[in-house]
Amino acid sequence: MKDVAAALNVSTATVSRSLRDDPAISLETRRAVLDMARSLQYRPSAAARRLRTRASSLIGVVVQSVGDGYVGDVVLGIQQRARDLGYQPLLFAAEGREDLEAEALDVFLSEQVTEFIAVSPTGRPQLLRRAVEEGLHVAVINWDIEVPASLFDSVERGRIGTRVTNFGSSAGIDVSSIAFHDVAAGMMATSHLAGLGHRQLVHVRGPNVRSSLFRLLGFRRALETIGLWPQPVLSPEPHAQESREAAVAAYLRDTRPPVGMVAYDDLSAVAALRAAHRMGWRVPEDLSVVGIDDIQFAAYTNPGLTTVAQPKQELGALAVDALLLPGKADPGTQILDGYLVVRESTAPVERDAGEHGQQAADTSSDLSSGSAGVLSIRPATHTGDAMMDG
Amino acid sequence: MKDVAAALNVSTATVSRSLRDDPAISLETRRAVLDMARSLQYRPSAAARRLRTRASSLIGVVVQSVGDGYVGDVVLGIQQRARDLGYQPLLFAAEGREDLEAEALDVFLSEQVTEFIAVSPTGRPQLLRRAVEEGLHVAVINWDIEVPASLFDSVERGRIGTRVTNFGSSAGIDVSSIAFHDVAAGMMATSHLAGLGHRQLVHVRGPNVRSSLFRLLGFRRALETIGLWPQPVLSPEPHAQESREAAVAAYLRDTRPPVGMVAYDDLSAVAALRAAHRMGWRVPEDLSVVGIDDIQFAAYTNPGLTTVAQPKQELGALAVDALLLPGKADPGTQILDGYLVVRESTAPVERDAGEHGQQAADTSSDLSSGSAGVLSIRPATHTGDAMMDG
DNA sequence: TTGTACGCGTTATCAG
DNA sequence: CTGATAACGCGTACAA
Repeated sequence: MKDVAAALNVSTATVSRSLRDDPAISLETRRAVLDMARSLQYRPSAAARRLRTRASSLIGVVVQSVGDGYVGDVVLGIQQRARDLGYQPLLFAAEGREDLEAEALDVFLSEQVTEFIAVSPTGRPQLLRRAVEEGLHVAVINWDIEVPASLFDSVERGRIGTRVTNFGSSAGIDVSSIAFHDVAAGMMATSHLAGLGHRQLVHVRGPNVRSSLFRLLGFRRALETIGLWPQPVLSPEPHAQESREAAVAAYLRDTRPPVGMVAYDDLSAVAALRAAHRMGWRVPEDLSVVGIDDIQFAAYTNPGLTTVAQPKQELGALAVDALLLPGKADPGTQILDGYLVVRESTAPVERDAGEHGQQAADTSSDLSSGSAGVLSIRPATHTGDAMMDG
Repeated sequence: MKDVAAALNVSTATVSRSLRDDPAISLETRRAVLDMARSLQYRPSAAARRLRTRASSLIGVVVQSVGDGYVGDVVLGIQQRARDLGYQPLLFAAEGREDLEAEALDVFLSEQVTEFIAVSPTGRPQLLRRAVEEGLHVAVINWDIEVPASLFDSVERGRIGTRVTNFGSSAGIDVSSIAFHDVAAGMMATSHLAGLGHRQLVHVRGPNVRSSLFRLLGFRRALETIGLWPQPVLSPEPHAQESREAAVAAYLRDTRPPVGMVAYDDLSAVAALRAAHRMGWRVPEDLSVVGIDDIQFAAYTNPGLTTVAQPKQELGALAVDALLLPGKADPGTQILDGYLVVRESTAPVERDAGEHGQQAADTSSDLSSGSAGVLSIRPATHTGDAMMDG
């Protein structure tokens, strides 16, 4: 800056003002300064600016893990929006450990971070509480607060009280909360299946957290609307992929097609896909599966997964807006709707599907071992061409 | 710092020295300072320190995208190692755009970043060249330099010259290069298949970049060793998942089982899985598929994908070491071996598999449409129990 | 072993 | 509209 000033015979103050678009500066000097700065390869020192202004144009972002395919898109949305507003995200992966969350906060404070976004933080409110105490502006995306198991029971079996539907949001702390509309997502998934003609539906439950509760609630709501409630709800171990697969397999063993399944999330849906294959159920002919989230891999499963997508980038962008553009109607908590992405794991139920399906359900135990079933698992030669017509 | 000094009746210089473990300080004063600092909630100002020392304890990290499941693990490795050494990664997702890569560099420079890691950057060397010109220490992880298509031809059809095997590394720029051993990975995948009894092998090629070339080379090398070269190589459109699926489907249509397939990467392998299913080939009975990379989703495919894993976290950690611990034998470029992860997509070839397989190959066109093939795609009732014995 | 004093590059205040 | 100057919090050369 000194060099620029010297080269133009002005003071560094003038340079500083020009660079920052101070209104009290003549157009010509500003232009001259800007040109000179460029030609001198001037690069502002973030450190000096920060020291002086006590603010850093850095947005601290805590995530559980980078690159689980969901977080990635949210972070991308954050980065893009932040970039537009002259900010830069400072990312910290806390791996779900509270000690690392605390450390992240320390780092941010040392870096003079003033804006703070937590993406799907751990259930307890300590992190966010401390953050606001330290004077940060904070926004939470999809805060998956832990929820007592009893609430699941009331949603599943009892009547639905308002205390259930109001649960969650910002828990009394002064933070902006941006969340996916889990209830609506559950309803969309369910309605899609119902619209396809499914009358026998099942839900695969997730862990004891808010999003899981709400998705189950959506499942129930949609079914009540069309008079199909109650329907079975599977409750595998939380976060255990094998348990999910086993739960679905066990259910299919005692059931006749066609079935429409709403999975807690895409990962659960993937487990269901595997279970179906193992049990000899065809997807989507015997079993239609809908996931929720639209993780990147949902397009690559076999068959491609129909799912209710989260507007992941938008969630990130809105969190940035909530922090940096407080004028922009900041209602404390914003709920974003998802949208259905139809791929190949759902299809209309066929009239006669029940017959064929029953065979499958009766006979299937484990197709992947042994060779006795080898021949019949594929079409016989003479049916090969005919299939194209069907 | 002033507060701490005042509370102890010492100078700020003493405090500063104590905090930074300056040897010229008495043990008791240091301890007193440390205690007081803690009880006063002292937090160092990164900005001031940075301004003074002109270095930032920040590691600039450019990636193509956060959260594609591969990058995530690498970044995790970087963060963990960096944390041990008192550094903090500053992540920038460049989306493969060179303008954003340039911007990332500007941000880093403004932030007084001195250490720079590029994870799978775009092919051209401009970014890295500029970075070293600006005086940064730079390390590259898996630099996928673009490679002329002609080299692929020589590997595939001609003799292998040394110019092929030496290609790549740091391209004359003064950077530390950390890379996955793609040749060895290709060989491991191929040998695994050969060891399972496969004699009919095929490779699905990747885009025109170093890693792709090397994996193909590994495929050839392994086969030459056991006298099975040449074998077919499929060349779908780069980065086009549908094209990969189509290429594999077309190949399977004209081929008889059993086939052992080495895919360029896990995503290609997933495409192969879908193609196989569409064509009525069973995996792994008719078709064994090996991927490379071990992306997070490889464990969830149906069937689970056998693959050669990259030591992703280690790649990240080593890049940090190369930058921060120059004493630690920095040989310019380090090559890390992968390891085979056997899941369900590969199996020993069965003696009689050829017979059955032929049926499949002849008749399969599209099992997912029509209902004529419905019955036969699953085992008939009477074989259901027997299967468990096989 | 400790204290004094300066400067890192900016921005904000005050004066002109 | 512009200039002079102080201060942000820290590290370090120099002095004690």
